[in-house]
Amino acid sequence: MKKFMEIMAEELSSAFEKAGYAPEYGRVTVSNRPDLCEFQCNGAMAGAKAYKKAPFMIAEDVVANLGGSSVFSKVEVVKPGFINLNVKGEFLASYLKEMGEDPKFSVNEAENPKTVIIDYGGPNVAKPLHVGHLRSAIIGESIKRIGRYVGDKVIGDVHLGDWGLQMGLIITELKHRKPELVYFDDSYQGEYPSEAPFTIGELEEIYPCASAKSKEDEEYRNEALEATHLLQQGKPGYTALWNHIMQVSVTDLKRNYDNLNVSFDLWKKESDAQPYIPDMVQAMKEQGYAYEDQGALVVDVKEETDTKEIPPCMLLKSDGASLYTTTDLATIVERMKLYHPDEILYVVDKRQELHFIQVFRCARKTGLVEKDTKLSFLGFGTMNGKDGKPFKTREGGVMRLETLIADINEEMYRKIVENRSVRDKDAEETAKIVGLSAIKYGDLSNQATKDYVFDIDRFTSFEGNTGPYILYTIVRIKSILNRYREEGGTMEDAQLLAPVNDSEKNLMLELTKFGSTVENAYEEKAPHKICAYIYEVSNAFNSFYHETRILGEENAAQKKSFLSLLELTRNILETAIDLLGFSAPERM
RNA sequence: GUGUCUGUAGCUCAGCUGGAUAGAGCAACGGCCUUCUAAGCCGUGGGUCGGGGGUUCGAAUCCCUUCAGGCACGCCA
Repeated sequence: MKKFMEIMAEELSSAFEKAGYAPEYGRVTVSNRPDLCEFQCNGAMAGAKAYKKAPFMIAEDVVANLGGSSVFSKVEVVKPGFINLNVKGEFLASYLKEMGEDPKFSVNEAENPKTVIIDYGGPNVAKPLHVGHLRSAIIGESIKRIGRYVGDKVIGDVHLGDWGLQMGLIITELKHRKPELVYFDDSYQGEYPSEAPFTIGELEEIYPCASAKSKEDEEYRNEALEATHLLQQGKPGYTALWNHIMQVSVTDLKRNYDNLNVSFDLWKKESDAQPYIPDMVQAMKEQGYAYEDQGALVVDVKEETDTKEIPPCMLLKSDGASLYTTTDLATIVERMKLYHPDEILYVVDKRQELHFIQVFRCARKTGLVEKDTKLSFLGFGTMNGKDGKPFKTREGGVMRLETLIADINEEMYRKIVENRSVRDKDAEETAKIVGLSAIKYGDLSNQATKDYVFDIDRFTSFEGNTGPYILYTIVRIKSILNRYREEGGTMEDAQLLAPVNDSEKNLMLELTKFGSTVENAYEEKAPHKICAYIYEVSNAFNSFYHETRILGEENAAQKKSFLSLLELTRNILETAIDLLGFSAPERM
């Protein structure tokens, strides 16, 4: 269905045309002076130069051709050449009625759905998730949901890091600690045990220990590098260990992502790209793209227009082992083969931008992707603490994601029982739901590409522009609707009527913007626009709520009209927060 | 050093495909609960949009320059 703003623009465009001007000038925008009007058209000023005519006169010509509109209740030409517009309440109500019946609330599904792979999450196995993984998961999940809502075929891939040096480090440390394990016996021929020789807890302790050692002890580091390479070549004992590591940590990762309400369609990993590496490297050599430089195999990715030197893309290290770049390229090969995506979107820390520039250029240059395959990079900023520096624990260490979530939930629980006499077991469940909204909204309401300050106190607050405030608003609406039903009310013959006061009209006007907001948020990969939108809808609702007695309304038709507006508001808000990746409780 | 991003109210952030008086929230102050959740609503104060040039009828928004900060810059991921 058409967007509300499009309908208005059509009215204006045809008036421009009738008056002898180009219809493109008929663009309508939300008024930036709500005290003067609801919408405005600045086309007369834009066209003044082209027609060498005073904007005011153009505007008057246009308005003269706008007569008898069923859309506008007020059309006014002001000062230099603004066309100020107000819409008719009846028209607004009928639009919203149609919108409420549209399963997508006026979002138009893509005519030619694209297949988009979103690469997000990106945790390394054997390392616990920490706050650094939060943004990728939250932002990626939201964009995935928005993409699906507008009709694209979106595939989320967690893309585990399981093929790099960290694996060699773990194997090496295990070898030092438990040299007697059969995995290290090169003459061993039998089956390897099915039980892992470590728990997730041990695994999490082993990595940082090994990582620290490798920084001090060169011999140890070389051992780890060697182990990495042997693993990549498929040494049986190491492969068996790798399997254990994978099993133990993937179980743990899934549990953690579940808690975040984040899910992946694919649990692919770097190692899945391994089978594609030899052929890919071979082809790049044969085609003359790859050459040896300082012992390593590289592909030049410089371009004429570069303002600075872009280092070559490294395919193989001088010891022959593959790296991050190698598996990323081979993963592109794999994805093209298996899914033929129109776009691959990486939701990754923005500090990795240069790496992806290299990978994208190399993939394009060597023909790994087709010409019209989009490779895009959404680099997100750092999550900082209140001090403006990267978020750390009080002790200065890396904060585990589990710890962070537990802290938030605890804080939320405290606030909930403090404020309301909710039964205890409900309160705990509610705290989790509200806590998640606090984290996600806190993150998503900021522009993804910028750094942001993660402030638990602010995010868990029920006041202001926060997740809990949005949920509170939804709960309020639900509460009224529930009460109405408990009192035996039905929505039979309910009809949305023209607004009775300014706050109702304002709410209705806000609701019309849903479709364009969602579509724009997807185009710009900017979930924060949805946050800003639902915040405005919530504000508009709360004002309306205060000014209008809903259940106390005596006129039955009017009461049902209010209630259907509430239903639409609730549906839109709940749809929107679902796109952000969280949900609302029944009460709080 | 080179490149790149950021700089808007005391704090945290919107606005940046140029338009009328730069918006929110928090914090401060003042009102509003015998009525649907006051976790709310209404209001007040608070800004040389880092600085300086330029383009334009019009600039937070575009261009140049300058200052300050973050980040990246070949065998980690």
